[in-house]
Amino acid sequence: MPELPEVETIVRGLRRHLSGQVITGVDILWERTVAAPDSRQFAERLIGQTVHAIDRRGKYILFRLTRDTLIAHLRMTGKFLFFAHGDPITASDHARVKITFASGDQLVFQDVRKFGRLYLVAEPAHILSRLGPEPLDDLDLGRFQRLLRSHRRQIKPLLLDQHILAGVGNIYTDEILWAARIHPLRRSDKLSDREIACLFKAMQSILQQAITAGGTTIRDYADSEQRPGRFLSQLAVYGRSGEPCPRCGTPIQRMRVGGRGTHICPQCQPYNP
DNA sequence: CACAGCTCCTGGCAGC
DNA sequence: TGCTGCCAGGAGCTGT
Repeated sequence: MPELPEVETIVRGLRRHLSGQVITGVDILWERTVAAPDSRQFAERLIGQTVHAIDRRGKYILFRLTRDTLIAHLRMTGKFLFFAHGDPITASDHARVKITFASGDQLVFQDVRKFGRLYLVAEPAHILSRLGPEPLDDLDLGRFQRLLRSHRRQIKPLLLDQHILAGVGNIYTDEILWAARIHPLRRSDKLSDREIACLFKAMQSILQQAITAGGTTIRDYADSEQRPGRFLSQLAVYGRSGEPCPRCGTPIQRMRVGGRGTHICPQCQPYNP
Protein backbone atom coordinates (compact mmCIF):
# COMPACT_ATOMS: atom_id res chain seq x y z
CA MET A 1 0.00 0.00 0.00
CA PRO A 2 1.89 2.98 -1.20
CA GLU A 3 1.95 5.89 1.25
CA LEU A 4 3.92 9.12 1.16
CA PRO A 5 7.42 7.53 1.26
CA GLU A 6 6.57 4.97 -1.43
CA VAL A 7 4.92 7.56 -3.68
CA GLU A 8 7.90 9.90 -3.20
CA THR A 9 10.25 7.06 -4.21
CA ILE A 10 8.18 6.28 -7.28
CA VAL A 11 8.07 9.94 -8.32
CA ARG A 12 11.84 10.25 -8.08
CA GLY A 13 12.27 7.25 -10.35
CA LEU A 14 9.69 8.39 -12.87
CA ARG A 15 11.24 11.83 -13.02
CA ARG A 16 14.56 10.38 -14.17
CA HIS A 17 12.94 8.44 -16.99
CA LEU A 18 10.06 10.53 -18.23
CA SER A 19 11.09 14.17 -18.09
CA GLY A 20 10.87 15.65 -21.57
CA GLN A 21 9.21 12.62 -23.15
CA VAL A 22 6.40 13.06 -25.66
CA ILE A 23 3.31 10.85 -25.44
CA THR A 24 2.44 9.14 -28.71
CA GLY A 25 0.10 6.36 -27.66
CA VAL A 26 -2.41 5.48 -24.94
CA ASP A 27 -3.92 2.06 -24.49
CA ILE A 28 -6.72 1.65 -21.96
CA LEU A 29 -7.18 -1.95 -20.90
CA TRP A 30 -9.54 -1.41 -17.94
CA GLU A 31 -11.94 1.47 -18.46
CA ARG A 32 -12.70 2.26 -14.81
CA THR A 33 -9.05 3.00 -14.07
CA VAL A 34 -9.61 6.23 -15.97
CA ALA A 35 -11.69 8.35 -13.62
CA ALA A 36 -11.91 11.45 -15.81
CA PRO A 37 -12.53 12.46 -18.51
CA ASP A 38 -14.13 9.57 -20.42
CA SER A 39 -11.57 7.13 -21.79
CA ARG A 40 -11.74 8.28 -25.41
CA GLN A 41 -11.06 11.91 -24.46
CA PHE A 42 -8.43 10.82 -21.96
CA ALA A 43 -6.41 9.09 -24.66
CA GLU A 44 -6.98 11.75 -27.31
CA ARG A 45 -5.95 14.61 -25.05
CA LEU A 46 -2.83 12.86 -23.76
CA ILE A 47 -1.37 12.20 -27.19
CA GLY A 48 1.09 14.86 -28.25
CA GLN A 49 1.68 16.28 -24.77
CA THR A 50 5.18 16.43 -23.26
CA VAL A 51 6.01 15.46 -19.67
CA HIS A 52 7.51 18.63 -18.20
CA ALA A 53 7.71 17.68 -14.53
CA ILE A 54 6.57 15.03 -12.07
CA ASP A 55 5.53 15.92 -8.53
CA ARG A 56 3.81 14.40 -5.54
CA ARG A 57 0.99 15.78 -3.40
CA GLY A 58 -0.04 13.51 -0.54
CA LYS A 59 -0.38 10.08 -2.14
CA TYR A 60 -1.10 11.52 -5.58
CA ILE A 61 1.40 11.50 -8.43
CA LEU A 62 1.24 14.56 -10.70
CA PHE A 63 2.55 14.45 -14.25
CA ARG A 64 2.78 18.06 -15.42
CA LEU A 65 2.17 17.98 -19.15
CA THR A 66 2.10 20.60 -21.87
CA ARG A 67 -1.54 21.55 -21.34
CA ASP A 68 -2.93 19.26 -18.64
CA THR A 69 -1.94 17.44 -15.49
CA LEU A 70 -2.19 13.65 -15.33
CA ILE A 71 -3.00 12.76 -11.73
CA ALA A 72 -2.60 9.21 -10.46
CA HIS A 73 -3.66 7.59 -7.20
CA LEU A 74 -2.27 4.09 -6.70
CA ARG A 75 -4.63 3.11 -3.87
CA MET A 76 -3.81 -0.44 -2.77
CA THR A 77 -1.95 -2.17 -5.57
CA GLY A 78 -1.33 0.38 -8.32
CA LYS A 79 2.16 0.50 -9.83
CA PHE A 80 3.89 2.34 -12.60
CA LEU A 81 6.30 0.15 -14.51
CA PHE A 82 8.81 1.77 -16.83
CA PHE A 83 10.17 -0.06 -19.85
CA ALA A 84 12.92 1.53 -21.90
CA HIS A 85 12.73 1.08 -25.65
CA GLY A 86 13.79 -2.48 -26.43
CA ASP A 87 13.31 -3.79 -22.86
CA PRO A 88 11.27 -6.97 -22.68
CA ILE A 89 7.79 -6.01 -21.47
CA THR A 90 7.30 -8.08 -18.33
CA ALA A 91 4.01 -6.53 -17.23
CA SER A 92 1.55 -9.14 -16.08
CA ASP A 93 -2.04 -9.43 -17.15
CA HIS A 94 -2.86 -6.75 -14.57
CA ALA A 95 -1.84 -3.91 -16.85
CA ARG A 96 -4.67 -1.36 -16.90
CA VAL A 97 -3.29 1.55 -18.96
CA LYS A 98 -0.26 1.72 -21.23
CA ILE A 99 1.37 4.94 -22.32
CA THR A 100 3.87 4.94 -25.16
CA PHE A 101 6.41 7.70 -25.83
CA ALA A 102 8.06 8.95 -29.01
CA SER A 103 11.32 7.39 -27.80
CA GLY A 104 9.73 3.95 -27.83
CA ASP A 105 9.80 3.84 -24.02
CA GLN A 106 6.64 2.62 -22.32
CA LEU A 107 4.91 3.34 -19.01
CA VAL A 108 2.48 0.70 -17.79
CA PHE A 109 -0.04 1.34 -15.02
CA GLN A 110 -0.53 -2.05 -13.44
CA ASP A 111 -3.13 -2.61 -10.72
CA VAL A 112 -4.24 -6.00 -9.46
CA ARG A 113 -7.19 -4.79 -7.41
CA LYS A 114 -8.36 -2.08 -9.79
CA PHE A 115 -8.78 0.59 -7.09
CA GLY A 116 -6.18 2.91 -8.59
CA ARG A 117 -7.40 5.91 -10.58
CA LEU A 118 -6.03 8.21 -13.27
CA TYR A 119 -7.38 11.71 -13.89
CA LEU A 120 -6.49 14.05 -16.71
CA VAL A 121 -7.37 17.59 -15.71
CA ALA A 122 -6.58 21.12 -16.80
CA GLU A 123 -6.88 22.33 -13.23
CA PRO A 124 -5.44 19.96 -10.57
CA ALA A 125 -6.83 22.07 -7.74
CA HIS A 126 -10.23 20.43 -8.15
CA ILE A 127 -8.77 17.20 -6.84
CA LEU A 128 -5.92 18.47 -4.68
CA SER A 129 -7.60 21.34 -2.86
CA ARG A 130 -9.32 18.90 -0.52
CA LEU A 131 -6.00 17.63 0.83
CA GLY A 132 -4.53 18.65 4.15
CA PRO A 133 -0.96 19.91 4.54
CA GLU A 134 2.16 17.93 3.61
CA PRO A 135 3.62 16.51 6.83
CA LEU A 136 7.21 17.18 5.76
CA ASP A 137 6.83 20.51 3.99
CA ASP A 138 3.84 22.50 5.16
CA LEU A 139 3.82 21.94 8.89
CA ASP A 140 5.46 23.30 11.97
CA LEU A 141 4.72 22.21 15.51
CA GLY A 142 2.32 25.08 16.13
CA ARG A 143 0.19 24.33 13.10
CA PHE A 144 0.22 20.61 13.87
CA GLN A 145 -0.96 21.32 17.39
CA ARG A 146 -3.80 23.53 16.16
CA LEU A 147 -4.74 20.85 13.63
CA LEU A 148 -5.09 18.16 16.31
CA ARG A 149 -6.92 20.40 18.74
CA SER A 150 -9.44 21.66 16.23
CA HIS A 151 -11.00 18.19 16.11
CA ARG A 152 -12.25 15.83 18.80
CA ARG A 153 -11.40 12.56 17.16
CA GLN A 154 -9.50 9.39 17.81
CA ILE A 155 -5.90 10.17 16.90
CA LYS A 156 -5.35 7.31 14.46
CA PRO A 157 -8.34 7.96 12.17
CA LEU A 158 -7.46 11.66 12.32
CA LEU A 159 -3.89 11.06 11.11
CA LEU A 160 -5.24 8.83 8.34
CA ASP A 161 -7.73 11.45 7.14
CA GLN A 162 -6.25 12.94 3.98
CA HIS A 163 -8.31 16.12 4.41
CA ILE A 164 -6.45 16.73 7.67
CA LEU A 165 -2.97 15.53 6.71
CA ALA A 166 -1.88 14.36 3.26
CA GLY A 167 0.15 11.22 2.70
CA VAL A 168 0.12 9.20 5.92
CA GLY A 169 -1.49 5.76 5.63
CA ASN A 170 -2.09 2.72 7.79
CA ILE A 171 1.46 1.42 8.08
CA TYR A 172 3.17 4.66 9.03
CA THR A 173 0.38 5.75 11.38
CA ASP A 174 0.96 2.65 13.50
CA GLU A 175 4.73 3.22 13.43
CA ILE A 176 4.41 6.91 14.32
CA LEU A 177 2.01 6.29 17.23
CA TRP A 178 4.27 3.55 18.59
CA ALA A 179 7.34 5.78 18.37
CA ALA A 180 5.47 8.56 20.18
CA ARG A 181 4.02 6.08 22.73
CA ILE A 182 0.46 7.17 22.02
CA HIS A 183 -2.52 4.81 21.92
CA PRO A 184 -4.46 5.02 18.62
CA LEU A 185 -7.79 5.61 20.38
CA ARG A 186 -6.59 8.65 22.35
CA ARG A 187 -8.60 11.76 21.57
CA SER A 188 -6.73 14.27 19.43
CA ASP A 189 -7.84 17.22 21.55
CA LYS A 190 -6.70 15.61 24.78
CA LEU A 191 -3.05 15.07 23.95
CA SER A 192 -0.62 17.13 26.01
CA ASP A 193 1.78 19.67 24.47
CA ARG A 194 4.59 17.24 25.18
CA GLU A 195 2.78 14.35 23.48
CA ILE A 196 1.98 16.41 20.39
CA ALA A 197 5.61 17.51 20.14
CA CYS A 198 6.69 13.88 20.40
CA LEU A 199 4.16 12.83 17.77
CA PHE A 200 5.28 15.57 15.41
CA LYS A 201 8.92 14.61 15.77
CA ALA A 202 8.15 10.91 15.29
CA MET A 203 6.07 11.61 12.19
CA GLN A 204 8.77 13.65 10.51
CA SER A 205 11.62 11.32 11.36
CA ILE A 206 9.80 8.10 10.39
CA LEU A 207 8.56 9.48 7.06
CA GLN A 208 12.02 10.84 6.31
CA GLN A 209 13.75 7.56 7.21
CA ALA A 210 11.26 5.62 5.10
CA ILE A 211 11.93 7.85 2.09
CA THR A 212 15.65 7.28 2.58
CA ALA A 213 15.02 3.52 2.58
CA GLY A 214 12.94 3.75 -0.59
CA GLY A 215 9.69 2.88 1.23
CA THR A 216 8.28 -0.35 2.65
CA THR A 217 7.46 -3.48 0.68
CA ILE A 218 4.79 -5.55 2.44
CA ARG A 219 3.40 -7.73 -0.31
CA ASP A 220 4.23 -6.42 -3.68
CA TYR A 221 5.05 -2.73 -3.57
CA ALA A 222 7.89 -1.85 -5.92
CA ASP A 223 9.12 1.34 -7.52
CA SER A 224 8.96 2.05 -11.24
CA GLU A 225 12.05 -0.10 -11.77
CA GLN A 226 10.48 -2.94 -9.77
CA ARG A 227 12.83 -2.56 -6.83
CA PRO A 228 11.31 -3.25 -3.40
CA GLY A 229 11.56 -0.78 -0.51
CA ARG A 230 13.98 -1.47 2.31
CA PHE A 231 12.04 -0.06 5.28
CA LEU A 232 10.28 -3.33 6.21
CA SER A 233 13.03 -4.40 8.59
CA GLN A 234 12.71 -1.07 10.38
CA LEU A 235 9.00 -1.50 11.13
CA ALA A 236 8.49 -1.81 14.87
CA VAL A 237 4.83 -2.87 15.05
CA TYR A 238 3.05 -3.00 11.70
CA GLY A 239 2.40 -6.62 10.72
CA ARG A 240 4.25 -7.86 13.81
CA SER A 241 1.45 -8.95 16.13
CA GLY A 242 2.77 -11.45 18.66
CA GLU A 243 6.37 -10.40 18.15
CA PRO A 244 8.17 -8.62 21.01
CA CYS A 245 8.04 -4.82 21.13
CA PRO A 246 11.54 -3.61 20.12
CA ARG A 247 11.52 -1.24 23.10
CA CYS A 248 10.18 -3.34 25.98
CA GLY A 249 9.66 -6.90 24.75
CA THR A 250 5.90 -7.00 25.39
CA PRO A 251 4.09 -8.88 22.60
CA ILE A 252 2.66 -6.57 19.93
CA GLN A 253 -1.13 -6.59 19.91
CA ARG A 254 -3.43 -6.33 16.94
CA MET A 255 -6.72 -4.49 17.22
CA ARG A 256 -9.21 -2.72 14.99
CA VAL A 257 -9.46 1.07 14.95
CA GLY A 258 -11.78 2.90 12.60
CA GLY A 259 -12.17 -0.32 10.67
CA ARG A 260 -8.43 -0.71 10.09
CA GLY A 261 -5.98 -3.31 11.30
CA THR A 262 -3.93 -1.61 14.01
CA HIS A 263 -0.77 -2.70 15.80
CA ILE A 264 0.31 -1.46 19.21
CA CYS A 265 2.52 -2.24 22.16
CA PRO A 266 0.04 -2.38 25.05
CA GLN A 267 2.86 -1.56 27.49
CA CYS A 268 4.34 1.45 25.66
CA GLN A 269 0.99 2.78 24.41
CA PRO A 270 -1.37 2.62 27.39
CA TYR A 271 -4.99 3.66 26.94
CA ASN A 272 -6.12 5.94 29.71
CA PRO A 273 -8.71 8.25 28.18
C1' DC B 1 -19.38 16.93 13.85
C1' DA B 2 -17.85 12.07 14.78
C1' DC B 3 -17.93 7.68 13.24
C1' DA B 4 -19.69 3.02 11.73
C1' DG B 5 -20.64 0.57 7.74
C1' DC B 6 -20.82 -0.12 2.78
C1' DT B 7 -18.64 -0.11 -1.84
C1' DC B 8 -15.09 -1.21 -5.06
C1' DC B 9 -11.63 -5.60 -6.27
C1' DT B 10 -8.57 -9.69 -6.29
C1' DG B 11 -4.96 -12.81 -4.53
C1' DG B 12 -3.78 -15.22 -0.67
C1' DC B 13 -4.73 -17.95 2.90
C1' DA B 14 -7.32 -20.56 6.70
C1' DG B 15 -10.31 -24.16 7.38
C1' DC B 16 -12.47 -28.26 6.23
C1' DT C 1 -5.52 -31.96 -2.90
C1' DG C 2 -9.23 -28.91 -3.82
C1' DC C 3 -12.78 -26.34 -2.69
C1' DT C 4 -15.26 -22.32 -0.22
C1' DG C 5 -15.27 -18.12 1.86
C1' DC C 6 -13.15 -14.52 4.36
C1' DC C 7 -9.90 -10.77 4.61
C1' DA C 8 -6.86 -6.69 3.45
C1' DG C 9 -7.69 -1.59 2.79
C1' DG C 10 -7.91 4.18 0.54
C1' DA C 11 -11.34 7.06 -0.05
C1' DG C 12 -15.88 8.47 -1.12
C1' DC C 13 -20.34 7.84 0.27
C1' DT C 14 -24.65 7.17 3.24
C1' DG C 15 -26.89 6.60 7.60
C1' DT C 16 -27.10 7.32 12.65
